[in-house]
Amino acid sequence: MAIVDEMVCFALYSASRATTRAYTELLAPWKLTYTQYLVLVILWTEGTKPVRELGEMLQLDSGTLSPLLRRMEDKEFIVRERDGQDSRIVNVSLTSSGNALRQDLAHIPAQIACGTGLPDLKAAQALIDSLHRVTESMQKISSPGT
Amino acid sequence: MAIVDEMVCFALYSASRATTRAYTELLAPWKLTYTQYLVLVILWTEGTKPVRELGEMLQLDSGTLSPLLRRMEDKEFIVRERDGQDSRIVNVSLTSSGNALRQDLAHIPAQIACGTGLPDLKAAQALIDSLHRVTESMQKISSPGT
DNA sequence: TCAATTTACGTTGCGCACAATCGAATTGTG
DNA sequence: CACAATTCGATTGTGCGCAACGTAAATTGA
Repeated sequence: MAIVDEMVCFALYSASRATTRAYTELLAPWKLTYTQYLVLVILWTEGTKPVRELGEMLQLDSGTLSPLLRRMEDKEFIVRERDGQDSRIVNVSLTSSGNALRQDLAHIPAQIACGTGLPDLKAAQALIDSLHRVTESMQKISSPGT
Repeated sequence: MAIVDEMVCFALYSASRATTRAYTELLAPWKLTYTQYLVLVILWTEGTKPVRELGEMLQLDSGTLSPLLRRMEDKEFIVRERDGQDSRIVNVSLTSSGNALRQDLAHIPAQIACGTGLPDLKAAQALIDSLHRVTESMQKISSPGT
């Protein structure tokens, strides 16, 4: 047992990377990344969204999202259009290919749920709740001014 | 509550990034990154280590470690030396500046422990154990052949 | 002994993640 | 209305994280 294995931060870091790697493999046939998958999940559920709202939900800024969305647009899974009312806003929508992915990728949640090794939904929810508390608490100590 | 907030993977991803951001702020005065800090923790505890062992402990390959260690060497916190017995191996050691950081950064673990918002060591250990199980389980489903 | 394989590390290329900065559009205020 | 402040998104630059590939050294084994 190495010293880093006794640290909460390293446990988080390892688990997060292991999970991302699992998604990366499952998504490889579509050449999608984990973060791109998260964008698809939001758009499947909520429909067209402005970039700003995607950023709020995923806690990502335009420095990450702009090139990521450009790549998704290049693959023709989404389209970006300036808003008619407020042309600062860019609305992101699914194309028909992007919508079709919803069925193609429907097997993934179960694969990941199984991959976590968590015994049941109750255990999964307990972990999620615990992680949400850590996230919230951590966000308070970094840049407390914002 | 957005759809992504119901996913274990996103809870992990968020908590990990929030924690990394907290470290980044604490480490900013020394221009160290979170991953560089992890290398220091290992070297403080275990002394000189070959690159391969650092990689095993942190689950990072040479594609990540080589440039990271080069930057740490540029800042004169570590030195890299080819092994005398087996010249494929590169041994990583702390410089006196690197050793001095141990005292300078001694306040960080308590700051982070506090920042997690976890009530006590027992809760922290329970979370670590839970995350280790997830990591191990996830590693099994990705590249099961290796 | 020496050719084939394995090991250790480095490099390249790509995609985030994030800070900093910019330009354009909108909003708020006098 | 004019103009300052704010909002939104894109761009630039740095540092991981990781796959793929390359090189040199060590080990294996016929």
